[in-house]
Amino acid sequence: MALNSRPNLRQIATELGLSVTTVSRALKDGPEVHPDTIRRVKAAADAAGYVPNLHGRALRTGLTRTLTAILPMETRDYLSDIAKLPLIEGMTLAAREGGYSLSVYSTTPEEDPQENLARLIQIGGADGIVITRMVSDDPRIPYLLERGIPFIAFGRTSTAFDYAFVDVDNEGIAFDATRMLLDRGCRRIALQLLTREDQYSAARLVGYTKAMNTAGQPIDPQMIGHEDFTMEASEGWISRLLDMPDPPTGLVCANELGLLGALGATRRKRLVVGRDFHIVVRDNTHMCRYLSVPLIAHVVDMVGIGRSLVQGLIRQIEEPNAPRMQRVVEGKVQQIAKI
Amino acid sequence: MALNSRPNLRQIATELGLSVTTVSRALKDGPEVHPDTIRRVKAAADAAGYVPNLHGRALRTGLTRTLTAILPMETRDYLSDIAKLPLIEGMTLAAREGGYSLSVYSTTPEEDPQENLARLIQIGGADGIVITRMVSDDPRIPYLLERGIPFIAFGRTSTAFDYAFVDVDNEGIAFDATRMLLDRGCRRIALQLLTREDQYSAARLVGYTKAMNTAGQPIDPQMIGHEDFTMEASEGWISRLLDMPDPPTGLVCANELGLLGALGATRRKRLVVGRDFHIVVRDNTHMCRYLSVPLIAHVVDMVGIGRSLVQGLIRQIEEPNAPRMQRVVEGKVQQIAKI
DNA sequence: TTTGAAAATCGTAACGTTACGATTGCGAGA
DNA sequence: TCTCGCAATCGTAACGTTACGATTTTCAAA
Repeated sequence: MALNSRPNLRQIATELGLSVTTVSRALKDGPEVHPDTIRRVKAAADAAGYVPNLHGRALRTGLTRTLTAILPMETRDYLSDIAKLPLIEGMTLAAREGGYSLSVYSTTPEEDPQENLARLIQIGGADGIVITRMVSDDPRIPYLLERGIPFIAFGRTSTAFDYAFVDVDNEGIAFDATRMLLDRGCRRIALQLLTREDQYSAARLVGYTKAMNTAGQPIDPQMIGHEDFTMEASEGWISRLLDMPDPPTGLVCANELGLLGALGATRRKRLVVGRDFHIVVRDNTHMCRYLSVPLIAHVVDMVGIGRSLVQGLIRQIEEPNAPRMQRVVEGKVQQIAKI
Repeated sequence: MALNSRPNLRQIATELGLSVTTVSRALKDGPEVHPDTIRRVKAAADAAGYVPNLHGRALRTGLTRTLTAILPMETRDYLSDIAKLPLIEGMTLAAREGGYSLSVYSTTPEEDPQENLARLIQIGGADGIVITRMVSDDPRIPYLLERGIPFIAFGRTSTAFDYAFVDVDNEGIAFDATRMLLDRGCRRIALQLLTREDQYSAARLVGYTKAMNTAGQPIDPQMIGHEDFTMEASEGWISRLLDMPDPPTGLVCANELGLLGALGATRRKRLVVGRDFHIVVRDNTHMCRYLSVPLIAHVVDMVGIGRSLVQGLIRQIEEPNAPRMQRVVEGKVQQIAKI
């Protein structure tokens, strides 16, 4: 119905007695078109409700003005994914500002990321791609570079390739977090790392180590947990640490499961969080505040990161020779007031 | 590079000494093509890594095999959005199963939903649309119906239009929730409703009223809060209720902010949740379990709803004359064990 | 008035696909 | 041998856009 009667360039052209070419050029302010003509064309296009057909344009130019963000969903625990929502928001905003539309392609962690990528590109669905959840020595980077496909990564990898990325300053955050605990008088500090996030873990370990060194505190490997913690595993791990003869009095969590494990373990030991035991947790935008314990949180501006990612990607698409965005975003570590 | 040398139908056709037409038909198992030819063509296409070009096809057929879900993001409180993640997961899975790809279009609540819709469709970006966060008498429904655009809604509205939807049985859930509280001995039960979710609120109020009636309990309008609660507002509201001469001993929350407000208010009153005061909360998949209070939660299978939405939409696209999906999904109300 | 160059506009082809009608090849029946 | 019918394949056009070269118009200078 109304769908079929969608105006195209030819209709506007015949209506105005112009050629399709001129109309096309007028609509993008082509310098070869007379200013008056441009005005006439634009008025007619507006009146007719003309919107350029994505597929006609894409077929001709090879460009779709669409970006795709590939977001693996953490199906076993959606709460871990909550940081993706502000990320999506930031990406959407920046895409719209740049005249692109953003499509979110959610995958399960089990799928082969390589294969998804290949399909996505071949099908001609996007001008550029945002990839996330980088692993060290990520195979997607050489894959995309080889093919000359514009992309930007959320997270660095240990490879030497020159590619665009935005990353969180995990080392700095871990340093600040550890320092904060040291300043509160903690000497023995536990550090929770996830094997599934090895490249982040490495950075965090560096920050932690530096902070401990500046305070002259030795690093005890027993204080460093490095596995894919469930909540139960976190609780077990911290309980064991608290049973040691010289237990920790502070913890730097990797995620909210670590926090909840710590809350369980300290409750059983009748330790008061904020007095006997201090916890630094990743900010989950809201959840931390819901718990009635004083916590220290590190906050990262995820909306800003989303924006940066898309801005960097658009720049790379539109100016392929410009230097690639390589941005490290700092976080803030701060006390959260209890409710 | 490799992007440009992407194989197309013509390349495969010349390679095999066939016409483009025959290759095209062979690839979709056209009955007019000789079985041997089909085999040959498919082998060659596989070998060449052929993937049909989305835009060429879309331009010719008007179909993109892409679905778009429009998800307003709750920028002031991402935690409210967490239910969207399993929804996205379910939609993605069902889309992939049906041979479609799903694009998530996130909007801010302030934007004009109508305008977004129009652009989205005109641009030719999708074969069908999932709309969410319905308001009563939602203008998008006649808009889409008029234009013959396939869509499905997450949520019913009060209109008499015949359109596809999947909805949660809010009335049933509210009934079960209220009954559960009555069974625990609550007589005065507070009900939290959100003005921003009027169409859900109405259903909940009906369920609540029915349950109270079956127990012979009068409905006290003072027990029904109806505004867009922040956490602070929730806490204030419940505190005031608890200050009344005949305070409530149970609460049916609209969202987790209500829960947190109730936790704050009861703590100040030194009431023990689970003994002096009972709370029914929407399941947030994980968060409820993190709180060390016994709660009652109603759970809804969001992944399943996502699947249903997309399945219903695909059916409508592919069989326009089939009856439209109109599905009401029941929830379960259950006690959550404390950690 | 003529000329030349610049300004404005036009026509055609192509992107990759599919729909549709035309064409070829082949075997069976007359 | 001829013809009919069917199976298999082909050629052309079209979807809406843009790039590119060709063409027309305009206007100032000679």
